[in-house]
Amino acid sequence: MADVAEAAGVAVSTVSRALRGRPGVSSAQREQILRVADELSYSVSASASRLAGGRTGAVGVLVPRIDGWFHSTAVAGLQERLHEHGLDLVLYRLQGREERTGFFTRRAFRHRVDALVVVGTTLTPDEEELLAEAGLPVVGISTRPSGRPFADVDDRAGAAGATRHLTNLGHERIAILRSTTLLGTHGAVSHDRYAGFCGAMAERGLDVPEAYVVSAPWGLEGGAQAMAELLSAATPPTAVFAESDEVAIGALRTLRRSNVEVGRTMSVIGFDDHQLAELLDLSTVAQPVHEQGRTGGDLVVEALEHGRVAEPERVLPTRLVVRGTSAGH
Amino acid sequence: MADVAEAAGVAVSTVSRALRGRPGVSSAQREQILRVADELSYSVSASASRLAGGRTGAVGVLVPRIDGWFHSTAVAGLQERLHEHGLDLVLYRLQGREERTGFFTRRAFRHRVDALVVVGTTLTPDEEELLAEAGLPVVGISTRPSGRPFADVDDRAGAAGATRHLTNLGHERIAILRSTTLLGTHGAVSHDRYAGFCGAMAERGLDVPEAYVVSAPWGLEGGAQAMAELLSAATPPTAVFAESDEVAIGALRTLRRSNVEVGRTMSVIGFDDHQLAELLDLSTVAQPVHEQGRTGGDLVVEALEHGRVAEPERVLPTRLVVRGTSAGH
DNA sequence: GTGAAAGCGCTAACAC
DNA sequence: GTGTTAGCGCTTTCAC
Repeated sequence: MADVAEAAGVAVSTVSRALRGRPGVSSAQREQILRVADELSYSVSASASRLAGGRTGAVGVLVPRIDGWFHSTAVAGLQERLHEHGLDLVLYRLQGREERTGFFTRRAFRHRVDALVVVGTTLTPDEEELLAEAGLPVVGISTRPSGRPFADVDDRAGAAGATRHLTNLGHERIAILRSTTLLGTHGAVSHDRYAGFCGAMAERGLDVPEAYVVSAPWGLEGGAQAMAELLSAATPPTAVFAESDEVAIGALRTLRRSNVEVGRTMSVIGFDDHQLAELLDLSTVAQPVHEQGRTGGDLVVEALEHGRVAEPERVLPTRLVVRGTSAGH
Repeated sequence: MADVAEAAGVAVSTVSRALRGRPGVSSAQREQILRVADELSYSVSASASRLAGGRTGAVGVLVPRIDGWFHSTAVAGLQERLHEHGLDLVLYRLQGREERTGFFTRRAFRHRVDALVVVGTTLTPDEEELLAEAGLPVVGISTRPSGRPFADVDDRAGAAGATRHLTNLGHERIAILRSTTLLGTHGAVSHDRYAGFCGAMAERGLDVPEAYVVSAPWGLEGGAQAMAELLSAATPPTAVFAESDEVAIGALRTLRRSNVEVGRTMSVIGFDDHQLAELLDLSTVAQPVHEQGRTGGDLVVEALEHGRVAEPERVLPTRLVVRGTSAGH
């Protein structure tokens, strides 16, 4: 910065003001300084800036995992927006109980990022409190940290829509495949989708016997296994709502191997509109993942620039996508 | 740090030494200091540390995209190792020509990370030179920056293996589906796999007519389209080697829709062992993606800790996975 | 509108 | 083995 100041014939403080867009610099100076800085391909040191009370220009992203369709797509959308605003993205993975507590108690992120974005995992009250102490803006993507801005979909409504689609087709014996997280519990998303399912069933006065609610670890294998369990029931269902497409795809595999005709003997609907859903002709509830990421980016940028967010609760629409795996009964 | 020093009754320099594991502190002191720091849940300011000539404790990761199976899986493996060594991961996306040049000329990463990892994209000589000027350690994952350590597979050998598998099954008319990147060119991986294919064909004295070499944009759609082109050839091939599984899966879709019996009329083999390959019973060449990420992490850690890497060229093995889509002719 | 100067929290000499 | 101290490159009062 000293170099730029010298080249522009001004003091470093003026350069700092110009580069940060602060008032107190004549527009002629400002323009010239920006030009010089560009010629010297100069960029401020994030460390020094942060140390002196400024910004790091980076946002921390908390994900339970980065491989996997949902999280990587959301992060891609987020990254897009952050990049547009010159913000770097620091990736923090929160996997397993210890990694999480370590992260929140150590709070090493305080000195590294200006804000945090939580993607697709529910924070415990303890975790939320520790974050609050750090005093950073926090934004949720596909999760709703209490009192914080978020970008999400209405899982409950989406699940209800999927269920109504099945009941409208004449199905009455409908099962639900629920998923557990790495910690062996049901996440908030699982609860919401389950609630939506139950609500829509109740609307029609349809019963949900215990045997029709199957939980298995999230993923293809879990879905395959859960479906096998359903097929061995005394009276198998005629339709299945899977909490997510990956689970639904696992279920489809079991059905195919069992020679059950999908779309005739058994209807299946998922949730997400995973890239594969189209390929496998799977009916599903589409949610805009990339856009949730982008919207989350908007929220952070707004929080960082204005200190507050005008419209902090962004609920994006889901969309029923009817394909070949769901049909009349 | 001053707080810790006071609480431990020592000078800040001693605390600094203890925390960074440097010599010059009695082990009793060191232990006590670490305990105190832990009690105060203290963590060093990365910014201040960096500014004073230390490390940022972060590694920059350059990916052309983060959604998509390969890159997110490799990043997950890398992240795992970095985390084990207390290193943060800063994600830089390099998409499109301008974004790339901007990144390399601006060099904002200099003040933010201690090293860079390039994942799955080939650097131009210009880019490599700009990186060299920055003076940071650079490591490649699934790419081989000149003169830098890397973790990769032998694409050529893998492709040759896949091709030999087909020729061993009796196929003689074998086509290859090549992919272009977002920039419309063939990447290094594409060239290597093509070379491996040609080599294996030449070994058997088999001809590769021009019509049997089809290029299309990378991805499912590209594969579908390329396969359609092949099917409309005067004499269609009896087997196809697709440069990647995603392309192969696109090809499978076209074959299914055209009622071509896969594994009988037409054999297909891919490359990668994508999660879906198993589901779709696709023969392929498996490459250890997660492990390439982890190995890349090892390389960075070694470069950062010892200044140099003992064994800088890590070529991990590929493995032929024969499934239902490839069969005798 | 602009410049000078005091730190921000650390590391790395350098003394002891 | 330990303490003292001079910066690292910025931002931000505070004078002018």
